[in-house]
Amino acid sequence: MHTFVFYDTMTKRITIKDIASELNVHHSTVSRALHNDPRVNEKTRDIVLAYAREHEYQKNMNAVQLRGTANNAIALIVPNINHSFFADIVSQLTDIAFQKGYVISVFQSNEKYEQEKEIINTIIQHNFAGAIVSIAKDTQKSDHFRLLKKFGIPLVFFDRVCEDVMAPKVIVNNYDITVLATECLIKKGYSRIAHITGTNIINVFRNRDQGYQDTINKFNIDYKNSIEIKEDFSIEIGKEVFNKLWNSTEKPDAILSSSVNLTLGILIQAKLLEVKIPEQLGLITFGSMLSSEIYQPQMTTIEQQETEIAQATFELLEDMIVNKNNQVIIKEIKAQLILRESC
Amino acid sequence: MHTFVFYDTMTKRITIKDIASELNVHHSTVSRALHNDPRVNEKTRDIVLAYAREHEYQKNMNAVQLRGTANNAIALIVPNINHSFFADIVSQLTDIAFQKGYVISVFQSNEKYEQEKEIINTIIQHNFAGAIVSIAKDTQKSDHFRLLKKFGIPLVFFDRVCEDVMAPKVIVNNYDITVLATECLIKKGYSRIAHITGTNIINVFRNRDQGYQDTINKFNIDYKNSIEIKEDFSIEIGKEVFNKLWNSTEKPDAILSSSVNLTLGILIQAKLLEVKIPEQLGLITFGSMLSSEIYQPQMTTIEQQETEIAQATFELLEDMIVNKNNQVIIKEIKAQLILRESC
DNA sequence: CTGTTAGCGCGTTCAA
DNA sequence: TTGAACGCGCTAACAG
Repeated sequence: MHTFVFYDTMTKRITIKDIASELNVHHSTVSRALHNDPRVNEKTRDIVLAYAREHEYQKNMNAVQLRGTANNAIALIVPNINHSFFADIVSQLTDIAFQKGYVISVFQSNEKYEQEKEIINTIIQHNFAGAIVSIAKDTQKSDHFRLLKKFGIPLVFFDRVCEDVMAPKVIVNNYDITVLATECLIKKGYSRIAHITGTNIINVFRNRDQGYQDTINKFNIDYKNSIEIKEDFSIEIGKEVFNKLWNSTEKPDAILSSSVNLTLGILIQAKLLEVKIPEQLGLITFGSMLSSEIYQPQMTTIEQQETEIAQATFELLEDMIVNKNNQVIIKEIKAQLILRESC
Repeated sequence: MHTFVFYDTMTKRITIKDIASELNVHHSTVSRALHNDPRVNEKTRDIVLAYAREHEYQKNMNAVQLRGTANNAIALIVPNINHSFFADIVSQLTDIAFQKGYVISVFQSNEKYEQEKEIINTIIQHNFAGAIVSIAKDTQKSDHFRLLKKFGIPLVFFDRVCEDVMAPKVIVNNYDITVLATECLIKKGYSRIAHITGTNIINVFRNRDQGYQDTINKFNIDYKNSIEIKEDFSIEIGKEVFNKLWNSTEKPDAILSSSVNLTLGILIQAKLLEVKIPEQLGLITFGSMLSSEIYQPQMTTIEQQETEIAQATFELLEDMIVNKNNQVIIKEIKAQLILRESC
């Protein structure tokens, strides 16, 4: 660990008034010049701009926003930044927003309602121009989202939505795609299909489970086994669940998994116990396995269209911010079942 | 796509003045009451607090910040949010900061200097309390970071640092760990070791390559092959590089890879061409393979300590913000070589 | 074309 | 214990 002395070169922040008094004009003239207002003399404008550039003037957005003129900051709340699905969305949204002149602040609820609520307060206090939210597993109340609306802050949900809040939503066709995946397993001859998924509180997991249950019923299959994971989806939990399933008298012959992490845990244990995939166990997982090609066998996956989700979400929010559009539009993005070798 | 009409319940934002006039006190009394200032009558304070709570008063941080009183927003710039190393850091920093009452805005430079520069301007304009940066591959100039200092905004670098800027830095012992990894390969009998890494502009990759080169020289080995990837590290590029290497007359018998993505590409091609690992090809990669246990064989990895990096980085920044500490402290976090089966 | 004035919401001075 | 007044930096309305 090295230590130097740090020479702080900071000088007082330069304002339009400083520029004005230096150039013997009024600060409103400076403001106009900086905005390329046509009503200002070309010469003075050039002088102002030159001076501003030379002294590295930067406008104070706090003042601008206080006046209520403009605000280009958007808040984004996700349960976890480092889960691949959300990491992708965050990355893409950040890019889209930046291109259009917005700045995105990312918040992480850690799947906790309390934290989500605190974040919403922060968003209100900082006067964000809008909020994009995918809710925590924990979240059953919606009072905090109503607060957001009360303060006139546009809100769009994506993926995990709060259904009793009237706000635009971008969702995935979880029911349909799970029906498709379950049917796919059945048609391949599997008859003891287990479904490992998340809490029924969240629309995403509820819809998936409904799709699974309905399909099992439709085909008059005896074995029906929904396993609801309350903890964070992790490789460890995936291992545990697999062990429990495999040691039970009611062994499944196929698993439909809601999370890449869980699937990885399953794969590890299956390999350890020399369970053959897809012969002894069929497997389909939600989420793209970064390197499906490497796994033996290659995984059949249900891929969510992150790019489309991010795009649609941003468009809805921007429409609300710019055009004050208050329609509650619900867009459905279609996930895709990519058949590979694991079933 | 469904559409509803949206009933906007927004009301005018309530301010301390509103509360004041409603309760027939002065707004400065309200301000004091909300801050639990002991100089305000207990009764009036309770009335004010009750009213504020009931009407869901939220303070306007723009006004607070404009006055220069406080600011709890920290900016974080990373090249890519969705690369696992950075996703982890972002996630952890966000948590640490939130716990301590700060809010983190995440920005993505997309490895572009120009974008990084624009982001810095945004940070200055929004008066962030501090900035945490890992620089873009592109970044060779440091004028924008000097600007940050000029405006008195505390700055801490982590991992990829700008070496000619006097600011605290948290770095990884890239040189030492690469020496160790290269020696490890040599001692296992590999004699034609290729090094696939990033641009020499960045300290991280320069130090790694120096460690590699020095070790090869030290052991008087003929074969020396540093491959500098200019593009984004992707699976595709990994495949290409492997193919080029394997088709050359000067085939390597081991590869040291700077990125998980590149390594995945290598693994895919190696499997396709039935190249045996570790017999025909030894492999060590930087970064943790989420599921090292699944790959055949399990990968030997160089793991960076994301938790320690995030922790140290935040502490340095907080020290600057809170204590106005201006020492240039450089902390080194030690990466670890985790031996598995791939070499 | 430019200057004057006012006010966004807040916290802090000074005065009562 | 409370009130009055000021100013943070900026933009917009109005006046000249």
